[in-house]
Amino acid sequence: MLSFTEENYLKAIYHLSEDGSKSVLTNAIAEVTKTRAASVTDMIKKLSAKDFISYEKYYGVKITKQGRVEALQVIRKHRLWETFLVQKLQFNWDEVHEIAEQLEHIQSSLLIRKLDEFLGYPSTDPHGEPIPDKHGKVSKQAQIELDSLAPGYKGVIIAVKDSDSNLLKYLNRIGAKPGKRIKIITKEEYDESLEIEIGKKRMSISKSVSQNIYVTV
Amino acid sequence: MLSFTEENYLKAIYHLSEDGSKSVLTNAIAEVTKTRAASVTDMIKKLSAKDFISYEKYYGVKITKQGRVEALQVIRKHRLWETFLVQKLQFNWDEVHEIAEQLEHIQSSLLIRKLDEFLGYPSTDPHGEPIPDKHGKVSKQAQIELDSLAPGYKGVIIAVKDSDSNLLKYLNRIGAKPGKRIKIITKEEYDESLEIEIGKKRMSISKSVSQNIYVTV
DNA sequence: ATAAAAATTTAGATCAGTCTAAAAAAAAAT
DNA sequence: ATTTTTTTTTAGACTGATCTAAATTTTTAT
Repeated sequence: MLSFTEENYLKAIYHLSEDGSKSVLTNAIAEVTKTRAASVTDMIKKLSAKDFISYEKYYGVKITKQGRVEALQVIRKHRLWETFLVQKLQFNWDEVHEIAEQLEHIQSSLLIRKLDEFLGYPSTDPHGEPIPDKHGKVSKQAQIELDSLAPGYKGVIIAVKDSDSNLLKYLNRIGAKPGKRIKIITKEEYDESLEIEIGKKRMSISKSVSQNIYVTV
Repeated sequence: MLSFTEENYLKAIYHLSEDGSKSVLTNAIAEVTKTRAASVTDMIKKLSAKDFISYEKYYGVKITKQGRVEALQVIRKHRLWETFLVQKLQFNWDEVHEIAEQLEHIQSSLLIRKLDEFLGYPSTDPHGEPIPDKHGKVSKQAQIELDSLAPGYKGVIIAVKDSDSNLLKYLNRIGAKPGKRIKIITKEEYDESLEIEIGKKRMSISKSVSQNIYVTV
């Protein structure tokens, strides 16, 4: 059984590794877990002793198969709870992240099975992110970061990153929700900001925003 | 903001004090929190420094007004979550206690408001216990412990204690649920066990069971 | 009323998770 | 190819929550 804290580190490592493939550096983990590098080193030792990650001193960590399964269970719980909060309790999609960060650590596999059933086995959360199944399988659509597309492209928003509640409030205000059609009009060279169209509205968004929007073309 | 652990101690003290009135001894707290007396003494100092309890060395603690309000918020959350688990997720009433012990510590007053609304503002939990309102007000029916009644009495079960999941499984099996009619046939002198009738079924229950059943007459 | 028993508190240790500061190693720059 | 900078690790300390063992206080029994 992993502790609350171990689960958080493992989840952070999983996300930073881009779904378990790439290896992750100590400082990067420290940044997203809001701790210091020294603390990360300690936790790395613990998680690698338990075989959730493999670790080469000074060269970062890689998540193991076991670690990936464990991380995906936490992510599954997070996304199911977010779905519950939005669909059943009428939360806005930009209000649920912090609460789901707590709920994701509740221990009961029966609870998650029943919650999944209650929600009608959703395949994505309110931000469009896929919900891993109970075995840790993720059915992922090809999702492209908006900032990597050139002017002229049209697509549909399929997901947004849910890490920052302020970003979500902003996306909500400009109408950038999963399912919406989006078109790139122009791209500024010097700061890579985009002029886009969502519905009938024209607007300009910075690169730090467009990086967090995923589309299909 | 209280920690998970502080909330648990405060809840334990509240319950042991029988709704905040009586004063509570160190060993009793140690027993229900499954810790040692020395640990309890430490926590008592912490909680009394924060003014949730008042403390006289060697003579136990009393909960303050502030402490009672805080404890009742945790109890409110516990009972709302139990109601959710049974009514919405189809859990049996004897399976929900441990999960609610975790859920009761989730921090978000908006969540609890919305959960309450979602459940239709229930007044009691699945075990018949009253759910305190957001101000900590408990609307309590006169509830009498079954073991204090004499043979011949008839009544209706209005609640059972939800602390022990094995007890609940047993009560479930013999049909002792809130709402059921119950009659005391005879009482054994030497062990205070009762012969009772629930529905059309006759059975004998020990004092340790009858203490946990509340009825109205 | 005093001795024995029980309960409570204190003292000191441990564990998990965190930190800062110093040391060591790797990467980047000259 | 050195030197400088950056990153990572180690060493040692702190906090919150826990423990055991010893000391203290209260309660109970004789």
